Amino acid sequence: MEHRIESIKKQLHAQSYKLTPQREATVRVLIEREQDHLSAEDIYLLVKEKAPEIGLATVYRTLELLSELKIVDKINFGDGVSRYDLRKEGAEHFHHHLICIECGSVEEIMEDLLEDVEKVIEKDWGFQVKDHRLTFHGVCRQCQKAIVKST
Amino acid sequence: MEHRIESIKKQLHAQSYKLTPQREATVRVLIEREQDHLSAEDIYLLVKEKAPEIGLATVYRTLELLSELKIVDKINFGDGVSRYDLRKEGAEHFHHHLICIECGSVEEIMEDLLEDVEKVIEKDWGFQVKDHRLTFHGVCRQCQKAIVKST
DNA sequence: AATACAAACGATAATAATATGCTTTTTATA
DNA sequence: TATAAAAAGCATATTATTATCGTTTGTATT
Repeated sequence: MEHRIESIKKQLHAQSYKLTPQREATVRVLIEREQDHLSAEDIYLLVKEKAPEIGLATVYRTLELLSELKIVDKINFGDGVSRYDLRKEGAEHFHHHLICIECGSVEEIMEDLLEDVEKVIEKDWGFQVKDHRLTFHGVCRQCQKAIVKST
Repeated sequence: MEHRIESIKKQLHAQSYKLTPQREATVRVLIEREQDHLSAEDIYLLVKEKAPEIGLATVYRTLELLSELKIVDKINFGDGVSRYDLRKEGAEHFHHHLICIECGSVEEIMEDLLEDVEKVIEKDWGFQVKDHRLTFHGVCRQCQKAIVKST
Protein backbone atom coordinates (compact mmCIF):
# COMPACT_ATOMS: atom_id res chain seq x y z
CA MET A 1 0.00 0.00 0.00
CA GLU A 2 2.56 2.58 1.13
CA HIS A 3 4.72 1.57 -1.76
CA ARG A 4 1.98 2.24 -4.24
CA ILE A 5 1.20 5.58 -2.67
CA GLU A 6 4.86 6.46 -3.03
CA SER A 7 4.86 5.39 -6.62
CA ILE A 8 1.81 7.48 -7.42
CA LYS A 9 3.33 10.39 -5.56
CA LYS A 10 6.32 10.16 -7.86
CA GLN A 11 4.15 10.03 -10.93
CA LEU A 12 2.40 13.18 -9.81
CA HIS A 13 5.63 14.96 -9.00
CA ALA A 14 7.02 14.02 -12.37
CA GLN A 15 4.32 16.23 -13.88
CA SER A 16 4.69 18.78 -11.09
CA TYR A 17 1.48 17.93 -9.33
CA LYS A 18 1.32 17.42 -5.60
CA LEU A 19 -0.10 14.59 -3.60
CA THR A 20 -2.25 16.64 -1.29
CA PRO A 21 -3.97 15.03 1.72
CA GLN A 22 -7.23 15.00 -0.20
CA ARG A 23 -5.65 13.37 -3.19
CA GLU A 24 -3.93 10.85 -0.99
CA ALA A 25 -7.17 9.97 0.77
CA THR A 26 -8.79 9.48 -2.62
CA VAL A 27 -5.99 7.26 -3.84
CA ARG A 28 -6.17 5.21 -0.65
CA VAL A 29 -9.83 4.51 -1.25
CA LEU A 30 -9.06 3.46 -4.79
CA ILE A 31 -6.39 1.07 -3.58
CA GLU A 32 -8.52 -0.38 -0.80
CA ARG A 33 -11.44 -0.93 -3.10
CA GLU A 34 -9.40 -1.99 -6.06
CA GLN A 35 -11.69 -4.87 -6.96
CA ASP A 36 -14.71 -2.62 -7.16
CA HIS A 37 -15.72 -0.28 -9.89
CA LEU A 38 -16.69 2.79 -7.99
CA SER A 39 -18.47 5.83 -9.30
CA ALA A 40 -17.32 9.32 -8.40
CA GLU A 41 -20.17 9.52 -5.91
CA ASP A 42 -19.18 6.21 -4.29
CA ILE A 43 -15.62 7.38 -4.00
CA TYR A 44 -16.72 10.68 -2.55
CA LEU A 45 -18.68 8.96 0.21
CA LEU A 46 -15.82 6.63 1.05
CA VAL A 47 -13.24 9.40 1.10
CA LYS A 48 -15.48 11.40 3.37
CA GLU A 49 -15.03 8.74 6.03
CA LYS A 50 -11.32 9.46 6.08
CA ALA A 51 -11.43 13.14 5.33
CA PRO A 52 -14.89 14.49 6.14
CA GLU A 53 -14.16 18.00 4.97
CA ILE A 54 -13.47 17.01 1.39
CA GLY A 55 -15.71 18.41 -1.33
CA LEU A 56 -17.26 16.54 -4.21
CA ALA A 57 -15.61 18.83 -6.73
CA THR A 58 -12.20 17.92 -5.37
CA VAL A 59 -12.93 14.25 -5.84
CA TYR A 60 -13.96 14.88 -9.43
CA ARG A 61 -10.88 16.98 -10.02
CA THR A 62 -8.63 14.36 -8.51
CA LEU A 63 -10.16 11.58 -10.56
CA GLU A 64 -9.82 13.66 -13.68
CA LEU A 65 -6.17 14.25 -12.90
CA LEU A 66 -5.45 10.62 -12.11
CA SER A 67 -7.20 9.70 -15.30
CA GLU A 68 -5.05 12.00 -17.37
CA LEU A 69 -1.93 10.55 -15.84
CA LYS A 70 -3.21 7.06 -16.64
CA ILE A 71 -3.12 6.10 -12.99
CA VAL A 72 -6.80 5.28 -13.14
CA ASP A 73 -8.98 4.34 -16.06
CA LYS A 74 -12.34 5.93 -16.48
CA ILE A 75 -14.84 3.36 -17.64
CA ASN A 76 -18.44 3.33 -18.54
CA PHE A 77 -20.66 0.30 -18.27
CA GLY A 78 -23.59 2.03 -19.87
CA ASP A 79 -25.49 2.81 -16.69
CA GLY A 80 -25.00 6.52 -16.94
CA VAL A 81 -22.18 6.93 -14.46
CA SER A 82 -18.46 6.88 -15.01
CA ARG A 83 -16.50 4.44 -12.93
CA TYR A 84 -12.88 4.62 -11.99
CA ASP A 85 -10.51 1.73 -11.97
CA LEU A 86 -6.96 1.79 -10.74
CA ARG A 87 -4.41 0.53 -13.21
CA LYS A 88 -2.12 -2.23 -12.12
CA GLU A 89 1.37 -0.95 -11.58
CA GLY A 90 3.20 -0.78 -14.83
CA ALA A 91 0.25 -2.10 -16.77
CA GLU A 92 0.45 -0.89 -20.30
CA HIS A 93 -3.05 -1.78 -21.21
CA PHE A 94 -6.40 -1.50 -19.68
CA HIS A 95 -7.64 -4.77 -18.26
CA HIS A 96 -10.78 -6.52 -19.41
CA HIS A 97 -14.13 -6.99 -17.76
CA LEU A 98 -16.74 -9.70 -17.60
CA ILE A 99 -20.14 -8.27 -16.83
CA CYS A 100 -22.87 -10.67 -15.82
CA ILE A 101 -26.21 -9.78 -17.34
CA GLU A 102 -28.01 -11.75 -14.64
CA CYS A 103 -26.53 -10.43 -11.42
CA GLY A 104 -24.56 -7.44 -12.61
CA SER A 105 -21.29 -8.62 -11.14
CA VAL A 106 -18.09 -7.40 -12.72
CA GLU A 107 -15.04 -9.61 -12.89
CA GLU A 108 -11.63 -8.41 -13.94
CA ILE A 109 -9.23 -10.11 -16.25
CA MET A 110 -5.65 -9.02 -15.99
CA GLU A 111 -4.16 -11.11 -18.76
CA ASP A 112 -3.75 -9.43 -22.05
CA LEU A 113 -5.77 -11.59 -24.38
CA LEU A 114 -5.58 -9.26 -27.31
CA GLU A 115 -2.00 -9.50 -28.49
CA ASP A 116 -2.88 -11.49 -31.58
CA VAL A 117 -5.90 -9.41 -32.35
CA GLU A 118 -3.87 -6.23 -32.09
CA LYS A 119 -1.34 -7.61 -34.52
CA VAL A 120 -4.16 -8.20 -37.01
CA ILE A 121 -5.45 -4.67 -36.50
CA GLU A 122 -2.04 -3.15 -37.08
CA LYS A 123 -1.32 -5.29 -40.09
CA ASP A 124 -4.68 -5.40 -41.86
CA TRP A 125 -6.06 -2.01 -40.92
CA GLY A 126 -2.85 -0.02 -40.57
CA PHE A 127 -4.07 1.21 -37.21
CA GLN A 128 -1.46 1.76 -34.55
CA VAL A 129 -2.99 0.48 -31.33
CA LYS A 130 -2.21 2.38 -28.14
CA ASP A 131 -4.83 0.99 -25.82
CA HIS A 132 -8.06 -0.93 -25.80
CA ARG A 133 -11.32 -1.46 -24.01
CA LEU A 134 -12.80 -4.92 -23.93
CA THR A 135 -15.90 -5.98 -22.08
CA PHE A 136 -17.75 -9.24 -22.32
CA HIS A 137 -21.41 -9.44 -21.49
CA GLY A 138 -22.76 -12.82 -20.51
CA VAL A 139 -23.56 -15.13 -17.64
CA CYS A 140 -21.12 -15.71 -14.82
CA ARG A 141 -20.37 -19.08 -13.33
CA GLN A 142 -22.61 -18.59 -10.31
CA CYS A 143 -25.61 -17.51 -12.33
CA GLN A 144 -25.16 -20.39 -14.74
CA LYS A 145 -25.47 -22.77 -11.81
CA ALA A 146 -28.47 -20.91 -10.44
CA ILE A 147 -30.19 -21.06 -13.80
CA VAL A 148 -29.62 -24.79 -14.14
CA LYS A 149 -31.05 -25.39 -10.67
CA SER A 150 -34.12 -23.27 -11.21
CA THR A 151 -35.16 -25.04 -14.39
CA MET B 1 -33.91 -0.14 -47.09
CA GLU B 2 -37.56 -1.18 -47.23
CA HIS B 3 -36.53 -4.70 -46.57
CA ARG B 4 -34.73 -3.72 -43.41
CA ILE B 5 -37.64 -1.64 -42.24
CA GLU B 6 -39.85 -4.66 -42.74
CA SER B 7 -37.46 -6.83 -40.81
CA ILE B 8 -37.34 -4.42 -37.91
CA LYS B 9 -41.11 -4.14 -37.97
CA LYS B 10 -41.31 -7.87 -37.55
CA GLN B 11 -38.89 -7.82 -34.68
CA LEU B 12 -40.99 -5.22 -32.93
CA HIS B 13 -44.22 -7.10 -33.56
CA ALA B 14 -42.67 -10.26 -32.23
CA GLN B 15 -42.48 -8.51 -28.87
CA SER B 16 -45.83 -6.80 -29.44
CA TYR B 17 -44.45 -3.38 -30.06
CA LYS B 18 -45.56 -1.27 -32.96
CA LEU B 19 -43.61 0.46 -35.66
CA THR B 20 -45.22 3.85 -35.38
CA PRO B 21 -44.46 6.61 -37.89
CA GLN B 22 -42.14 8.24 -35.37
CA ARG B 23 -40.32 5.03 -34.75
CA GLU B 24 -40.08 4.37 -38.45
CA ALA B 25 -38.68 7.83 -39.09
CA THR B 26 -36.09 7.22 -36.40
CA VAL B 27 -35.12 3.88 -37.85
CA ARG B 28 -34.82 5.42 -41.30
CA VAL B 29 -32.36 7.96 -40.00
CA LEU B 30 -30.37 5.20 -38.38
CA ILE B 31 -30.24 3.26 -41.64
CA GLU B 32 -29.32 6.29 -43.72
CA ARG B 33 -26.55 7.29 -41.38
CA GLU B 34 -25.40 3.82 -40.62
CA GLN B 35 -21.72 4.67 -40.85
CA ASP B 36 -22.00 7.43 -38.30
CA HIS B 37 -22.20 7.18 -34.57
CA LEU B 38 -24.98 9.55 -33.77
CA SER B 39 -25.98 10.83 -30.39
CA ALA B 40 -29.62 11.02 -29.34
CA GLU B 41 -29.55 14.74 -30.00
CA ASP B 42 -28.11 14.22 -33.49
CA ILE B 43 -30.79 11.70 -34.26
CA TYR B 44 -33.48 13.96 -32.92
CA LEU B 45 -32.44 16.78 -35.23
CA LEU B 46 -32.28 14.48 -38.25
CA VAL B 47 -35.64 12.88 -37.51
CA LYS B 48 -37.17 16.30 -37.12
CA GLU B 49 -36.43 16.93 -40.80
CA LYS B 50 -38.69 14.03 -41.70
CA ALA B 51 -41.20 14.34 -38.89
CA PRO B 52 -41.04 17.85 -37.45
CA GLU B 53 -43.61 17.17 -34.77
CA ILE B 54 -41.58 14.52 -33.01
CA GLY B 55 -40.45 15.14 -29.45
CA LEU B 56 -37.05 14.54 -27.99
CA ALA B 57 -38.47 12.21 -25.36
CA THR B 58 -39.93 10.02 -28.07
CA VAL B 59 -36.55 9.70 -29.70
CA TYR B 60 -35.00 8.70 -26.41
CA ARG B 61 -37.76 6.19 -25.75
CA THR B 62 -37.45 4.75 -29.24
CA LEU B 63 -33.71 4.38 -28.96
CA GLU B 64 -34.10 2.77 -25.58
CA LEU B 65 -36.58 0.31 -27.05
CA LEU B 66 -34.46 -0.49 -30.08
CA SER B 67 -31.56 -0.97 -27.75
CA GLU B 68 -33.43 -3.47 -25.62
CA LEU B 69 -34.39 -5.43 -28.70
CA LYS B 70 -30.76 -5.42 -29.81
CA ILE B 71 -31.64 -3.67 -33.01
CA VAL B 72 -29.27 -0.89 -32.13
CA ASP B 73 -26.30 -0.88 -29.81
CA LYS B 74 -25.83 1.91 -27.36
CA ILE B 75 -22.19 2.83 -27.17
CA ASN B 76 -20.17 5.27 -25.24
CA PHE B 77 -16.87 6.62 -26.42
CA GLY B 78 -16.24 8.45 -23.19
CA ASP B 79 -17.29 11.89 -24.35
CA GLY B 80 -20.34 12.07 -22.13
CA VAL B 81 -22.98 11.19 -24.70
CA SER B 82 -24.41 7.86 -25.67
CA ARG B 83 -24.23 6.98 -29.31
CA TYR B 84 -26.43 4.59 -31.18
CA ASP B 85 -25.27 2.14 -33.77
CA LEU B 86 -27.49 -0.05 -35.88
CA ARG B 87 -26.62 -3.71 -35.79
CA LYS B 88 -25.95 -5.45 -39.04
CA GLU B 89 -28.78 -7.74 -39.96
CA GLY B 90 -28.41 -11.03 -38.23
CA ALA B 91 -25.20 -9.98 -36.54
CA GLU B 92 -24.84 -11.86 -33.34
CA HIS B 93 -22.16 -9.69 -31.93
CA PHE B 94 -21.45 -6.09 -31.65
CA HIS B 95 -18.86 -4.90 -34.10
CA HIS B 96 -15.58 -3.34 -33.07
CA HIS B 97 -14.34 0.21 -33.29
CA LEU B 98 -11.03 1.88 -33.94
CA ILE B 99 -10.91 5.34 -32.43
CA CYS B 100 -8.13 7.64 -33.48
CA ILE B 101 -6.75 9.66 -30.60
CA GLU B 102 -5.38 12.24 -33.02
CA CYS B 103 -8.32 13.09 -35.22
CA GLY B 104 -11.20 11.41 -33.40
CA SER B 105 -12.30 9.37 -36.38
CA VAL B 106 -14.16 6.15 -35.73
CA GLU B 107 -13.70 3.17 -38.00
CA GLU B 108 -15.83 0.06 -37.82
CA ILE B 109 -14.66 -3.49 -38.01
CA MET B 110 -17.27 -6.03 -38.91
CA GLU B 111 -15.18 -9.16 -38.64
CA ASP B 112 -15.44 -11.02 -35.42
CA LEU B 113 -11.89 -11.11 -34.18
CA LEU B 114 -12.72 -12.48 -30.79
CA GLU B 115 -13.71 -16.04 -31.42
CA ASP B 116 -10.53 -17.46 -29.96
CA VAL B 117 -10.55 -15.08 -27.03
CA GLU B 118 -14.14 -15.97 -26.23
CA LYS B 119 -13.26 -19.63 -26.18
CA VAL B 120 -10.57 -18.89 -23.61
CA ILE B 121 -13.02 -16.88 -21.51
CA GLU B 122 -15.57 -19.67 -21.54
CA LYS B 123 -13.04 -22.35 -20.80
CA ASP B 124 -10.77 -20.64 -18.27
CA TRP B 125 -13.23 -18.37 -16.54
CA GLY B 126 -16.41 -20.40 -16.89
CA PHE B 127 -18.12 -17.30 -18.21
CA GLN B 128 -20.76 -17.77 -20.85
CA VAL B 129 -20.21 -14.99 -23.35
CA LYS B 130 -23.29 -13.46 -24.96
CA ASP B 131 -21.85 -10.30 -26.41
CA HIS B 132 -18.84 -8.04 -26.27
CA ARG B 133 -17.62 -4.53 -26.66
CA LEU B 134 -14.21 -3.94 -28.09
CA THR B 135 -12.67 -0.60 -28.87
CA PHE B 136 -9.12 0.16 -29.80
CA HIS B 137 -7.61 3.53 -29.16
CA GLY B 138 -4.66 4.53 -31.25
CA VAL B 139 -3.54 6.32 -34.37
CA CYS B 140 -5.25 5.81 -37.70
CA ARG B 141 -3.44 5.38 -40.97
CA GLN B 142 -3.98 8.98 -42.09
CA CYS B 143 -2.71 10.46 -38.86
CA GLN B 144 0.34 8.22 -38.87
CA LYS B 145 1.26 9.64 -42.24
CA ALA B 146 0.64 13.17 -41.06
CA ILE B 147 2.83 12.64 -38.03
CA VAL B 148 5.68 11.26 -40.09
CA LYS B 149 5.51 14.24 -42.44
CA SER B 150 5.45 16.81 -39.68
CA THR B 151 8.58 15.49 -37.95
C1' DA C 1 9.37 35.15 10.70
C1' DA C 2 6.81 38.10 7.26
C1' DT C 3 5.25 38.55 2.64
C1' DA C 4 3.87 37.18 -1.88
C1' DC C 5 2.30 33.97 -5.10
C1' DA C 6 0.34 30.01 -7.10
C1' DA C 7 -1.96 25.77 -6.47
C1' DA C 8 -5.62 23.55 -4.61
C1' DC C 9 -9.92 23.48 -1.93
C1' DG C 10 -15.04 23.61 -0.63
C1' DA C 11 -19.44 25.21 -1.54
C1' DT C 12 -22.50 26.08 -4.74
C1' DA C 13 -24.31 27.42 -9.26
C1' DA C 14 -24.67 26.04 -14.00
C1' DT C 15 -25.12 22.80 -17.62
C1' DA C 16 -26.40 18.88 -20.26
C1' DA C 17 -28.24 14.34 -20.90
C1' DT C 18 -31.75 11.54 -19.78
C1' DA C 19 -36.02 10.07 -17.30
C1' DT C 20 -40.69 10.77 -15.83
C1' DG C 21 -45.63 12.15 -15.21
C1' DC C 22 -49.56 13.56 -17.26
C1' DT C 23 -52.62 14.45 -21.09
C1' DT C 24 -53.70 13.76 -25.83
C1' DT C 25 -53.43 11.13 -29.96
C1' DT C 26 -53.02 7.01 -32.55
C1' DT C 27 -53.62 2.23 -33.45
C1' DA C 28 -55.55 -2.41 -33.60
C1' DT C 29 -59.51 -4.92 -32.92
C1' DA C 30 -64.18 -5.95 -31.76
C1' DT D 1 -67.30 3.22 -35.58
C1' DA D 2 -66.51 2.47 -30.57
C1' DT D 3 -63.17 1.19 -27.28
C1' DA D 4 -59.10 -0.03 -24.83
C1' DA D 5 -54.33 -0.15 -24.86
C1' DA D 6 -50.10 1.69 -26.48
C1' DA D 7 -47.43 5.37 -27.73
C1' DA D 8 -46.55 10.32 -28.49
C1' DG D 9 -45.93 14.96 -27.04
C1' DC D 10 -44.82 18.34 -23.88
C1' DA D 11 -43.12 20.14 -19.84
C1' DT D 12 -40.64 19.32 -16.09
C1' DA D 13 -37.72 16.60 -12.70
C1' DT D 14 -33.66 14.24 -11.91
C1' DT D 15 -28.95 13.16 -12.11
C1' DA D 16 -24.10 13.33 -13.19
C1' DT D 17 -20.68 16.32 -14.19
C1' DT D 18 -18.37 20.75 -14.83
C1' DA D 19 -17.46 25.58 -13.97
C1' DT D 20 -17.08 29.41 -10.97
C1' DC D 21 -15.55 32.00 -7.12
C1' DG D 22 -13.91 33.40 -2.92
C1' DT D 23 -10.93 31.28 0.62
C1' DT D 24 -7.25 28.49 2.36
C1' DT D 25 -2.94 26.29 2.23
C1' DG D 26 1.72 25.50 1.12
C1' DT D 27 6.02 27.00 -0.66
C1' DA D 28 9.64 30.12 -1.89
C1' DT D 29 11.89 34.38 -1.13
C1' DT D 30 13.30 38.08 1.32
